[in-house]
Amino acid sequence: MTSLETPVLDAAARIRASGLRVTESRRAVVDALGERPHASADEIFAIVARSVPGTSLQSVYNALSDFADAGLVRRIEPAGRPGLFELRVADNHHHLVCSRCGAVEDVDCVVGAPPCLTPADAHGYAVQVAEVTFWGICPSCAASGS
Amino acid sequence: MTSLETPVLDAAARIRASGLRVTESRRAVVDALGERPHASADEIFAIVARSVPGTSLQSVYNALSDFADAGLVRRIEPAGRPGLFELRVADNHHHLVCSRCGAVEDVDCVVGAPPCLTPADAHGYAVQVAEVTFWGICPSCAASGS
DNA sequence: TCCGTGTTTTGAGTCATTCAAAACAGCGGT
DNA sequence: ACCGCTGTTTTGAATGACTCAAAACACGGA
Repeated sequence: MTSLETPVLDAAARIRASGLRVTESRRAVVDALGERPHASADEIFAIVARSVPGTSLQSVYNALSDFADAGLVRRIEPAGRPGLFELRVADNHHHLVCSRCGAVEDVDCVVGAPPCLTPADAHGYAVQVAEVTFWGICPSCAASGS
Repeated sequence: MTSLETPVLDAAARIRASGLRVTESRRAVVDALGERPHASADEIFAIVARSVPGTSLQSVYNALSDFADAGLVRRIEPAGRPGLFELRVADNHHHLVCSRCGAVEDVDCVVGAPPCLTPADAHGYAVQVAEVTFWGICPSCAASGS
């Protein structure tokens, strides 16, 4: 598989590798996430609908939930926003969210392996991951509004 | 009303200090949060309804939202769960959530002042806070289910 | 090509939350 | 102590994000 420039094949391969059947809409969902690395189900549906006219929002939800179960996508949920999906699952990275416009950027984890942080007092919990969300104002919001 | 230990007075004072009118239901909301430090609007309503029979869920939402605006309570929203409210607002602390039962514990921030962490690459954002959520299995869930 | 099981479609339902207008009640002033 | 202004609560409806379920459909192994 040397074709680094055919995302369609890549998407199909990834889906199949997860033990899921390859369908037009699933391929389109993966491609949409390639295009928009942090998209909501609605946004993905809007993109998918352009190339797969007969599709439904429900299919997108189905696909995303199957993908998440299979470890093919990761779901994040910044407070007060709909859930967002991303293809970057292999590493333990964090997110930077604009508290004004909701823009999302990836932030590399300096530690790497989860949990990258451990609480001072774990209260007896078996801690698996530390989810870090940085909130701030993005450059374009800083430039426009005060 | 001679008791120095009645949380009711304390609640009233706190509400008034935030520039808000003191009402029976608002006092009851603050008291409920004293009783349950990480409660959803629904849970708070259930507690409040015991002492203030005529109240409504909407009033609880109103009160919580006014309190949050006034900085009297903090709202957190662990992914996949309804919003939770807490009275502990003065310090920058984090949360430990049981991924099985949803139990929440406070975790002291080792740094103190927000943002306690800064991203390696801030992408030009003016970062204000770093929200850290630790996910794990609480002792009682670990004891029961595998 | 055919069949079985996984996937999509369609349509309805749920939960948490918000919006809006009218009735009500703190509390500062008189 | 009362009044009235304005903030608060009530009531009822509406929204957004998401889930559930059953029937139609299609991928891909035989």
